[in-house]
Amino acid sequence: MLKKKLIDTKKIEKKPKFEENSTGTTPLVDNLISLKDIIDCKNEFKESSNEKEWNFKIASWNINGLRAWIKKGGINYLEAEDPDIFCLQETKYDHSKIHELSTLSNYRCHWLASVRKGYAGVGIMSKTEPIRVEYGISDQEFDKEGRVMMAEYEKFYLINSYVPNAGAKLVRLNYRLKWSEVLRDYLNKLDQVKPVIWTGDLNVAHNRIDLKYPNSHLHSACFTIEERNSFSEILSDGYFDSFRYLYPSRSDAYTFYTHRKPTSRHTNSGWRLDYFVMSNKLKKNLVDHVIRPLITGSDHVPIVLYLNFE
Amino acid sequence: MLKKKLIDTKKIEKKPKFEENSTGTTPLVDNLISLKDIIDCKNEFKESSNEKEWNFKIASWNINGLRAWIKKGGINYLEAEDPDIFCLQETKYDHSKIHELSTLSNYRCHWLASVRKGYAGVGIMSKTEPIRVEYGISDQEFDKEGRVMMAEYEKFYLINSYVPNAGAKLVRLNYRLKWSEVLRDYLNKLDQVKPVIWTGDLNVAHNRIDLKYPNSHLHSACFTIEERNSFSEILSDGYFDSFRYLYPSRSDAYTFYTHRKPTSRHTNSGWRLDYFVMSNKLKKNLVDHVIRPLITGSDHVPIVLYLNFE
DNA sequence: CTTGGTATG
DNA sequence: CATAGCAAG
Repeated sequence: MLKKKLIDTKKIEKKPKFEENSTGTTPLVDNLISLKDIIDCKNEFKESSNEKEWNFKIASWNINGLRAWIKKGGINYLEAEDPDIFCLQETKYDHSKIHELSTLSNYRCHWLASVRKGYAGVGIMSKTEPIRVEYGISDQEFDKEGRVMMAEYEKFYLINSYVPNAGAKLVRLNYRLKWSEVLRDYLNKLDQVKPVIWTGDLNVAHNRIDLKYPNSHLHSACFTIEERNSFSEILSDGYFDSFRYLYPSRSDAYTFYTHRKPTSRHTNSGWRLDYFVMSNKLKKNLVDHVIRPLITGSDHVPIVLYLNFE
Repeated sequence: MLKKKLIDTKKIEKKPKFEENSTGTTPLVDNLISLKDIIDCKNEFKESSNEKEWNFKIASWNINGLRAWIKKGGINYLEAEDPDIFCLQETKYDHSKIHELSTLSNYRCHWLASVRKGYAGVGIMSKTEPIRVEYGISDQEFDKEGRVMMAEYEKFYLINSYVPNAGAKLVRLNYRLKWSEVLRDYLNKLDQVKPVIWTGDLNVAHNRIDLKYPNSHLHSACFTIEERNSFSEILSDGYFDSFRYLYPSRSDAYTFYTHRKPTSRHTNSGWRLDYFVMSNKLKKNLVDHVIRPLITGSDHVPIVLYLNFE
């Protein structure tokens, strides 16, 4: 369970969120709870009491711009979380720029950028070099925006994706649905060889329980029936949503809080848009799925998958 | 003379420049000296001892973006300076936006925007409504960029201008010289009726004394011989540079410090680009010309003209 | 509201 | 380095 430190909150709330503290490190959280406290706790929402030990951890985060994320202390989170693999989406990464992640010598970094600068982009950092890295899905139409990359490991394929947003007035709904179909084929092809872990910002809240105000968003991007069905169909091919599998009735568990309503975090008006989707045959390896709603630095929050491979 | 307050400077230097102080007002200065101290002093560089009383004050400032300037507390400066007329350049003002200057009920505001959004733009705020306001100089070629406006008062015409920058590699030197010729005709036409006060960011350092490193900038925008001669010729039509008239040998008096070299203010590596040019017949009304190098909030600093009209 | 890239100074 | 506006989310 999270424990709040007893400090003068009024003073702290006036400080800039990421101001250096006395130790010279940036907490990347609301300052009321230390980063260590957050990482140490397994899951605030623990219902299932899965007592299996984990020995492999994957984290995923839509960081909403690599440069801003680093400035806000993102690396402190990464070092505290210390996952075996870290998947990033929306890096908006421009390959012409050197960045500080290369100095984290315990991670091997692989990046995929959009043709268009400052847009989309994904990355995978892992402690052990993957067997193979694949950029895009060999589709001329859908590989321009740097939205999917795959890293092969011994026991699974890891697919890191930033699914296209259907956009204001759903102008890109059709594009997004076609994109998902292509990705679906890609996943299924891989799954025939080795089980897959599909993670990232999937830009869909699957069911009513996955967003605060379902009724207001029946026709909004990320909650149209088309997007939800598309996701259901992919799952029906032999995968499962690891968070919902572990916590079937857990409401108020979100991974995204819009910046456009500044109160969205405070009122917990969020959406669950980020997932670890796994091949059914990996069920035996699943230990836990944790959401880190207290971590700041992006409009999304990190999600963490705890696995056991013996 | 400016007096420094004895406060712990180390602590203060770490603060953001425009953080609210305990009184809830924003100082808009380095925090070492209060705004009031700065305004109260007439001129740090006082050489001529002109003991005439002043009864009319005009301030001018290239504010480098109205929105940012307001956010940084520009209105605090304006209220402390309390000029009869305030001329602004580079407002980058978009008329579609309401702004807080309208709430200063003791000033009548008149604005001229560029056709192109977020570019150039000038404004005149005055305590008494001008007899007449003229926008632009009735020249099709040169009136698109919102660089000149005139306000007529009882004793003078006030011309507020933001002279075009000759640009990197002097790409716009020719445009700028033609522009100046058109303005020259405009000034002379007005001067036949009533004396003029021509102020603003004139984007020229007239002589070697008017910038820190003349030798390095013999071919830079604002110090080419063409721009300097152009300014000399306008003056020769019957005007004078009020600061240089009062302080003929004063060096190190600048009104612009580039943001590109963050040390430029600290090392006083500046340029004098902002002027009050007056018709010769107004010499008898001139009391003082003050530069406010300690005021922050823009890459330019305010200049203030003290006049006497009996 | 926030991101990054842009043009301009 | 710092401004505004842009497109996107």
